[in-house]
Amino acid sequence: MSKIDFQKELNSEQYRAVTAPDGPHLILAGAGSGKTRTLVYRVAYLIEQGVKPEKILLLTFTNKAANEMMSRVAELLHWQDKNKLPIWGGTFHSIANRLLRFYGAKIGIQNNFNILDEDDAKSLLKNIISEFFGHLAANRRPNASLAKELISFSINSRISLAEALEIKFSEWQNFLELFEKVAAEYQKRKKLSNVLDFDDLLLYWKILTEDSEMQKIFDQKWQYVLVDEYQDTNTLQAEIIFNLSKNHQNILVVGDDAQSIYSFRAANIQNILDFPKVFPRATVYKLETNYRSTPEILALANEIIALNTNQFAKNLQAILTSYVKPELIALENNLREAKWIADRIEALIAEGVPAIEIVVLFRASHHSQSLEMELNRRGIAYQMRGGLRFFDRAHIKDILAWLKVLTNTKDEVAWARILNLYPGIGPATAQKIYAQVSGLESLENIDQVAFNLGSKAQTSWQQISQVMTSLFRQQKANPAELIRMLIKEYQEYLTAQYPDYRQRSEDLEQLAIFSSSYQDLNAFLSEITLQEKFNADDGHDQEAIILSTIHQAKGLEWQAVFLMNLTNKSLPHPLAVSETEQEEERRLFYVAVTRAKKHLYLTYPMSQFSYDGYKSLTASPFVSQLATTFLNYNHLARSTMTTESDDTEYSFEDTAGDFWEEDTKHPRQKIKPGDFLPDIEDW
DNA sequence: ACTAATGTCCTTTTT
DNA sequence: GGACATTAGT
Repeated sequence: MSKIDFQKELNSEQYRAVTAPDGPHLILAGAGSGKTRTLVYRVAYLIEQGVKPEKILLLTFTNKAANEMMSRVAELLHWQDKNKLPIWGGTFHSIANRLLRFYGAKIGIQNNFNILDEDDAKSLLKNIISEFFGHLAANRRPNASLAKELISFSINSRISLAEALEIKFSEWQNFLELFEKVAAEYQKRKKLSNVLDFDDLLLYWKILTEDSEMQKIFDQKWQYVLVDEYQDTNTLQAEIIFNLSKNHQNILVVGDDAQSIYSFRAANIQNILDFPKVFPRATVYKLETNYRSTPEILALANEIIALNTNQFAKNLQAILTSYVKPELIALENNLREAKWIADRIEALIAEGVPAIEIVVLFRASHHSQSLEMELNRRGIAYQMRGGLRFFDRAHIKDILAWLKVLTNTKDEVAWARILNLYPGIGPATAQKIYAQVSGLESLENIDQVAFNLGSKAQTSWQQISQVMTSLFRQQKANPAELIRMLIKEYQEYLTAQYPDYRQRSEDLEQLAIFSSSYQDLNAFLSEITLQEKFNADDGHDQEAIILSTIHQAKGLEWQAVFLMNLTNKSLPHPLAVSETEQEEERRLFYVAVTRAKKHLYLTYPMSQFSYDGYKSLTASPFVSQLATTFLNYNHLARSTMTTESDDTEYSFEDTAGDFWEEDTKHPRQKIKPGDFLPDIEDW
């Protein structure tokens, strides 16, 4: 095995962290400071020091990140087979899933449990809420999302439901007892259904670590624990980490408090701040050299984050040089914003920037709508990240529900989903059927089960039970074969139900293809629920630009970044009202800006048409608070207000003062029309 | 008890 | 513009 020259391949900050001796370590890594590189080299270093790869646990924010890191480590070490580096790597949830399938029996969990995703959890909760809040008119009851958020927050933050209610939804405080009943019933129904939700995966892992016998097993299993994106872990996860490493103390965490953007998922910034208290022997390292962005981009980023009060002091330095400032462009409305971005994208591609190196970022997934239309119109290929996951789409879930029942006969949510697809069966009938079939030991003779049903429902049930029986007989087949069988059954419903059934049919075929790499149905089902994203052509399509939510862009970088729809109505999000929430929104802005290597464009529309009428917009306060020193400001407006028509004439004018908080200390730079703007005639 | 038609409310980020 | 509740009809 050839040795790695750590000293040569790392800077001194990174080198110290990578070659640190055993013991607890905290690495505070600024944006673009080679955080991933440091982690990768640390793992390689440990292995070179003789640590067996299977003794290393690498917890990352996405499974993709873990896979990428592991293959980079394999490459560094000249490992023959990239896929076989036997490090334990993945998200907290996916590792928990693997453990609980194996050790769950110790704490009463059957190894064929199904995983409830967010949607499934909500539909179960919805039923429970209508039972306990039945005395309230339906539109006065708390909705399922609220209840789910409440319960999740209390579990992940390790606080009581009462405290969680006070913090998150104080307006519901009078209903505490009802919420407690709902939470208890939810727990009970999950148990009866033999399902775990995302929170349960963590919670039961935590409970496993408290078992003294398991404690020994875990201490043996992993001698080194590494955690990436530590600023976005929650209290429950921090406790798991603590239990896993309190005996050997070989815990290394990496993070950046300035990039903490998941508090809505109970991420607790205090975890990273308190790490040295929890592990008193901890050494702290700081990575403060930014290798990613031009000094202009970094200056802007530093200026943005400096406006937050609650943070570690940082001094992020650039090493690259450049003379190009990021640009801020105001467009008349969202359609023109989309056109401007599309023009600029075409120009960048013409200049030789690879499409895959271009990203458009936005706060909420639906913000991309007008841009998507424009890109489609021009035939510019794009990949969408964020928003609805492939596996969350209704038709995909309909097919998967059958497979879930096949692996776990008791899954209430999956049964309800299947039953409600058929004519004559509504909620009441579905309940009745579930009550019977959930008691069955096996699906083998399910077609013998008879009910007293209406004639439509009767026919439907016969159909369902026949499909179930044939599924059961084929259950050893490859998941792909089962899925193709179900697609045939589902086709009629699909065609009748959805105008875009052709697209959806293709999705289902994609699902079948994807599943063919799995032999084990349980593994297939849990992995797709825990996989952050699935994109059929993810990574293959070099010709496509990327559209992404800011959250999904975390940890990534591109040559050119567009940050669109930076309006007063979208950043900060109007629902983020408290000071801490506002600061998190500003960190989101910071994360977005620091994704850019070379080109950065901030755009916002000054007006928007939508279903609730015409809205006049201004720049995001986060933008207008900035001194303009680091930005080129351009205000592209129409000279006269008229209705939509493409032959209207436009003029460029610098009327920034109308929208800008006057800042006499930092006079704005004048930009000549045409300096970099698209040809207005073409509009 | 189910279904289709009509009315009303909300509108974020995701393992 | 879409999810969800209510209402009226089968």
